Amino acid sequence: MTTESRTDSGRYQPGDIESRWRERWERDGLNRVADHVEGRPNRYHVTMFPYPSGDLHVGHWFAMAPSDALARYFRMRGYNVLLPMGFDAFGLPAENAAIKGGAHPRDWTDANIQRMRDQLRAMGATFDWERQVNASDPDYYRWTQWWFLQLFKRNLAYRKDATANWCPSCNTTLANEQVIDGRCERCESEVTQRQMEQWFFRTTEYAEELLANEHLDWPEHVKVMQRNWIGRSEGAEFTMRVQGREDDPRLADGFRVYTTRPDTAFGMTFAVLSPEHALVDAVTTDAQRTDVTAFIERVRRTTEIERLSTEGSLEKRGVFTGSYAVNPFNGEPVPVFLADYVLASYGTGAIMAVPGQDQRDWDFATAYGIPIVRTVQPPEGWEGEAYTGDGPAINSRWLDGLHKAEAIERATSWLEEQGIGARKVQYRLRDWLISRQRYWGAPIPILYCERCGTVPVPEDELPVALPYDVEFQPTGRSPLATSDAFVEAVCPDCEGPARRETDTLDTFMCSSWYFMRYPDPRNADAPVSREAAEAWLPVDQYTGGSEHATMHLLYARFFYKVARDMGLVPGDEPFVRYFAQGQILGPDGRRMSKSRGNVVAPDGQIEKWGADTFRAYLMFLGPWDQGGPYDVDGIVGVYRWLSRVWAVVTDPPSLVDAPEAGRALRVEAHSTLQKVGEDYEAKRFNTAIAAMMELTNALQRLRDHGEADRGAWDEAVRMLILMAAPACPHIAEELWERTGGGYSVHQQAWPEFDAALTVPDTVEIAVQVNGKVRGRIEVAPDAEEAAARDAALADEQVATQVSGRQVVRVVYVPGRLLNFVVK
RNA sequence: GCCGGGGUGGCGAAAUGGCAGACGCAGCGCACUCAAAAUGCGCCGAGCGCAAGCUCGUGUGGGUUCGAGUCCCACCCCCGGUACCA
Repeated sequence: MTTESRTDSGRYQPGDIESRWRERWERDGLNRVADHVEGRPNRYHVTMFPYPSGDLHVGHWFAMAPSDALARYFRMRGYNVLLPMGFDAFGLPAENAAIKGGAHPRDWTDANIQRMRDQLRAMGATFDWERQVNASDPDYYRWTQWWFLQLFKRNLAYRKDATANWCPSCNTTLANEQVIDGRCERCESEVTQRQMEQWFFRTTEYAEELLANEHLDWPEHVKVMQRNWIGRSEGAEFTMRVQGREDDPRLADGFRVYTTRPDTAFGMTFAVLSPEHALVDAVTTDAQRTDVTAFIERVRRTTEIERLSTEGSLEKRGVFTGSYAVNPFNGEPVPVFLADYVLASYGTGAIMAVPGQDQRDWDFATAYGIPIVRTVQPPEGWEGEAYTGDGPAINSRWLDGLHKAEAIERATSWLEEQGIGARKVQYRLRDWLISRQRYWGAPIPILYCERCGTVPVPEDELPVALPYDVEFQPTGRSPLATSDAFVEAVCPDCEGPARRETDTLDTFMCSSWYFMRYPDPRNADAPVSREAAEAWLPVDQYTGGSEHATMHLLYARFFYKVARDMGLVPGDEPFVRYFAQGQILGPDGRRMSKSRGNVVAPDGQIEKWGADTFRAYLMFLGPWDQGGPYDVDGIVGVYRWLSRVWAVVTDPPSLVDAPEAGRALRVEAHSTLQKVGEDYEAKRFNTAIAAMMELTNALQRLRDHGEADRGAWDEAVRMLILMAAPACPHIAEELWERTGGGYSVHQQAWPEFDAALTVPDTVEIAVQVNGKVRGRIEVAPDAEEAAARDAALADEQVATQVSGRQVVRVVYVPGRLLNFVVK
């Protein structure tokens, strides 16, 4: 503050200052780690890279603007912070656009990336664009293919039959999203399931390690979701013979069932195979074949969610095969059914059904008139149906009277002694299907040689380039199969003719390792050098939507563990900390979409209010992890705040030397500084900005008062600008310069608060009688209970309420309240 | 269905088991203005009351506690994920 008189420096005009400072920061490379100070610790922040869908969306800003504020805050805290950005550029929308007759996916994607980069610049974020990655760039997907080869080499990639949604009319596979109520979104034909040979990664190999996530500094609910997704269960697997059918070679060994409750096996009254089970044909008798075939046809048109639902009746959701299997525990025959609620992908694809102890089995048995035998005693007065609790075993011969844990142990041991079964840990987690019958993805680097079979493409021949000219219109084959130039190849082993794999890799593969690429984005010899990996990995702070809680975040963890086993990266986990930001909705509270007409374009908001206001508003409108509707009317409040900041800084009151009078402002400034620091640290941007608003309002009151203590005023203004800098970088830079701070505010250290100045002289506390507030008193924050009690009883209201009654207890919480409990 | 999250004024929200509604939007009143905008000041959960004040109030129903938005039990509604949207 250099002037005593009130000069009018003009009103806050964000348009003038924002572009000027952005250009200067870019010119100076303020965001490039290489230019930062030596000797500072590195800190690596990553925000999930966007899919280049077209225009930048408010949702992108909601994810990225607070991320930038956080990175800036940690720079002020003395770290070299790397904050990169890239594009998850392979995927379905680009291909759909091409099929609908739009541009080629390559051109469409590149144009979108260019546009979104330009739009992102307006945020004033410190993304290091020199490290940008583009997953559809051959220099990137070459390494995505390299990863596939490494997993193949380590026996973590294999082929097996799997089903895919198939539209018989469009002649193409469909993503789940393209299936609406069992029909193709384009032509509305009924979608069926089609079996084809596809590539998988053995994620289940790492199930146990992925399950162990307790130690991660992640939101608890995300860790719980992952553990439930992996779904470890301990149980037993055993063989059931098919009565009278042992002469059929397919049934000579019977079939295997998996159960977590072998102790309830005496209550088995039927057995169920999944409709996709390999032995369905064998167990089906001629008399039942028509019904069974019709049932399987129906199941092929049902989604998995519908199949697993326990809602409604199970009638017509199963069919009798005509065969009987033998319960090995008591030698009794039980009918074998098919039912849609048994999935081929879990366990052995077959179960023993115990309706007394399983609700879905109960419902099924009721619908099909199958007997129900309880083998666990429900508690007294039990009125429910299936009972899954821990009661003593009944109707179970040698298990009777035993409780769950011991009964399971005995039953399992018995299976092992008999040589018909064994204990088995089972996961709900399935291996990762990575084959896609699509064009816009990285080709799977595999060759099929007539003589040598399945041959991996040699690493030095990568990338297997995606050809530009192919047929996108569905032909019933993968688009790459329509390009002879692509398909026809030479076997690297025998130099004979070979055909290339024509499926492409799931785009989740691109996003499973991109954060390993930013530290060393132009490396032509490895996805990342050991040196760059040591410098930056693992990621210190990862942010992105919680919709990725199970799939992307698990795939990335899987990849990182494989990378670790290969000696590529330090540590065991890719993301030390993870923050799940919420989703921003349209003003009507629904997800923004063009068809609903509720999309708010960031560009318009910036034009109207400036980037700082828009950034701060997104941080202010609610807790970051919650998201919520974007209210176009609310943003003016943040604009008014920044205008007030501008006004108090550029047009201060008369400054005099009056330290006594300045103490109140100093307490306000230091308390705010403490709170804002804690809030930034915890990503509570909404309350951080609210606190800065309060400090600004206090400054404004002093300004209207016409006079303030010079020392307190200058300190408060300086602190306010520094606190605002991470959230509102442009105005902070401008005001920092105008108040003589120099360049750049973004290279300043975060100020330290004085703890002695965060405590006010007196506080107002509530006085309650029997828990109801009857008065308020002004006391020192650390006042003794006796002093507080005296002050409270001096209050007329309180005295009236207490007099004539017996005080049985007094509860005193210093600085908060005093409660008289009276009779 | 299953897994996870959420429900507080007209609206977005705040609140280590301790004064519910900070901060902001909208609204109402006032000042400035020829007027409007902008800005500043005041009011702003509901009901009752001239007032002092009283009663009720955090999705619903119950419980624990001197004290519950917060902890426990049961339920209702909304959102995300559910393995080929990313």
